[in-house]
Amino acid sequence: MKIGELAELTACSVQTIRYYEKEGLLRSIKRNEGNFRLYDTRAVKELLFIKHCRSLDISLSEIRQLIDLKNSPETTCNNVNILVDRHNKQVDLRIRELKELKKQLKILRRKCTAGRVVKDCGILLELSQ
Amino acid sequence: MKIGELAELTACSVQTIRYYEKEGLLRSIKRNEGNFRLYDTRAVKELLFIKHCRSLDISLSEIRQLIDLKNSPETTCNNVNILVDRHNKQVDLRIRELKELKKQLKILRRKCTAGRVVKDCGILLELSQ
DNA sequence: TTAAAGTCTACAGTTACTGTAGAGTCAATA
DNA sequence: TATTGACTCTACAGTAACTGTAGACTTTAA
Repeated sequence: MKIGELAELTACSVQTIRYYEKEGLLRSIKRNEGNFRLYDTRAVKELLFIKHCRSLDISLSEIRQLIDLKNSPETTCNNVNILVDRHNKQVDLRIRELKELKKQLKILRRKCTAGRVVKDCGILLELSQ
Repeated sequence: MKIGELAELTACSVQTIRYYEKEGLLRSIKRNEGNFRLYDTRAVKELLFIKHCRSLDISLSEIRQLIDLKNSPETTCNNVNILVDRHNKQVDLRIRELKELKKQLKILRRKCTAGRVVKDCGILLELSQ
């Protein structure tokens, strides 16, 4: 199949597929005489793997590591666990940061009410300190 | 004062100060004969305002809007409130997204235990579906 | 006078794409 | 068979908010 069909099958844009290939996440596959990329079902699986990882916010660099691991089926998978654990911690941290941020924004928001004028705006006064 | 002193006073890197100027958040100020930037206390306040906004994750473009508003002291400050409200909603949304993500990662993590081998790794199997 | 520290501009790199330009290819229709 | 529209190709610029680097110039202190 050509790239457009792969894109439709995986709900991934054509540009993104080419980008993943350029970044070494998808193998460069064979081309037809007109230089069009030709994919098989294995490529569909590989791309879906990438998409699945991306939906979990795993970075391209980490996905590359996972793909490398997949290609060594007999090695230990400890590194997979480590990667997921680390990722989990990052998400936790970010949630904590955002919660703190939300608290600050709430405090800020209470500083001003509708119908005021910029020079009396509690928010701007607060931000200026 | 020169840029280095401003940087120290505000805990903002020299590059970042120059970047903010380039982006129109800080006015281009006067220079000495050797073309070095010379700042006054007003610049300190302006930079601290920017830093305060950034600590609340307000984008540079939004900060530009706030600065414009500050420069029209007699206009209504409704737009400030709107901006903060919108920002608040974005933070809320992001927190919800990350919580969902965390749930997925937790499920994923349980698929594998230590001491396995890549080809039996529950995480990789799950990601390959 | 000299050397170190500070500053200048301009540009590249970061992440994960998205958008565009301009050229070439393919498939279906007239 | 010619054409036309859809598809694909490569290469490059743009996004956000910086950070890092190179190479030249200025200031300051010894």
